[in-house]
Amino acid sequence: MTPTAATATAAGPRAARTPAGQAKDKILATAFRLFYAHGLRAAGIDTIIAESGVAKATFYKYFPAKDDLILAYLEQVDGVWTGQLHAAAEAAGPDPAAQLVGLFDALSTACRRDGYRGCAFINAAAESATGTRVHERTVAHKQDILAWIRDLADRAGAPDPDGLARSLTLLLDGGLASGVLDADPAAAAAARTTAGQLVAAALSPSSAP
Amino acid sequence: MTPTAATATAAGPRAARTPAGQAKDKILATAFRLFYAHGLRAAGIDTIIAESGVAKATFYKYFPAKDDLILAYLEQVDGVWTGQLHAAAEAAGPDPAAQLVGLFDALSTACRRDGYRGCAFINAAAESATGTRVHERTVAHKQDILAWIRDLADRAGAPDPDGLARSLTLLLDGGLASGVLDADPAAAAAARTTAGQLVAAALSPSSAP
DNA sequence: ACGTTATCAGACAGAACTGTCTACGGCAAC
DNA sequence: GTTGCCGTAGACAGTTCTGTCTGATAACGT
Repeated sequence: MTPTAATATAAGPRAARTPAGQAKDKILATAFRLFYAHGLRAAGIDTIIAESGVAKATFYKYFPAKDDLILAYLEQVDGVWTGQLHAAAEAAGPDPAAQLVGLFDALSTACRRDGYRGCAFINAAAESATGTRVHERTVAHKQDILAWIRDLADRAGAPDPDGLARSLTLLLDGGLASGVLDADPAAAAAARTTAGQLVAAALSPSSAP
Repeated sequence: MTPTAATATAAGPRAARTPAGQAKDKILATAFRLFYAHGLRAAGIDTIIAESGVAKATFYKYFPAKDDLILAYLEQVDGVWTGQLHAAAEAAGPDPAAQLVGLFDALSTACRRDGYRGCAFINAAAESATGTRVHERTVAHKQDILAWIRDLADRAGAPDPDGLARSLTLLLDGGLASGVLDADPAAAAAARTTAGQLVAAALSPSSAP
């Protein structure tokens, strides 16, 4: 019954203990990095746990299954990316028409970042079957973005806000999707330019006969 | 040493034997279906072998590693999809400008197909690390498409064929990428309409000051 | 008829992955 | 000080995955 029990395998008690409550954050940060860099399936639980520096039991306390971690990851991505889009739009000034074009700056910025690998949601959807929670979360994200852009188009006075929003999201998704192939800033720039054309054409008087 | 050795486990000889030389085709057909439907990692070798109805040894004779099968799959996808794009373009008549718009009919047709799950190449790239053979093959495919569209734009007399081709491929990739989320024919139709706008704008006299 | 070639059947190895469980140590509130 | 709570360490089980190997069997060319 002595502390130095016989069966104990060395029992090294030193471990940079994670402060209470921070374990979850560390796990999420690591998951964000590994899921995005390698994909949902390629990033194994064991690796995430090891690189997080937390114990396995701690991990499973917060995320009972890998799917729960993936969902939390997508939630985080949604917050970050939506924030970047809104910020880019607002940086273009108060005019909704200008914001419709300005939001494409978020794409340029993103594809210049190191380790850029396209849209986390599209990548996630490519790895998840239709109908799963992961897939549904991705669809919901894209619908949110579409609704937001549609609202901007509406406030910009576009005669067909749905159509304009659809065109712009296609362009945005195209830019994001091609990001998984090569992070070409020229593609992002082209997307912005094209968006400018489309917005101008949609708002020009001649488009309303 | 007798033929009816003791250790032999029953040795059931009946099996719908695949005619010589057709095993490879059967494997490829099954791989096409499973890789596209479930993703590269989710589709396991064992499942592909079982559904192909071939023996494991036969499989590994033709495809020494899973990567080889994936590459063959991508090769096949490239042939099919490129063929559909060309066919759709040619169906629009001999005018290159019309072909630039008409090729988007391939997108509409594709997303109406049962089990449509977006672009096999984008999905594959989402699951493969940068620099791998699979990833490189995807990049090459997209470059081929871009070059073909650029050529059409050139022959259509666009003042900036590179820019127009870039815009159109963004649109096409956007339509394909959103296909992994939901196979919405409206998105494909919008892509075609938008392409029409862009082509018209690029070729109108006013665009050349 | 005979030999070569292609295929089938499935056991097996070795690794990786997800998830469970036990045992123990520090920290803070009471 | 004692009592919980939160954390660490890591063994373990059960599955799945890729890839290898053996041996038997059908088809085909000569």
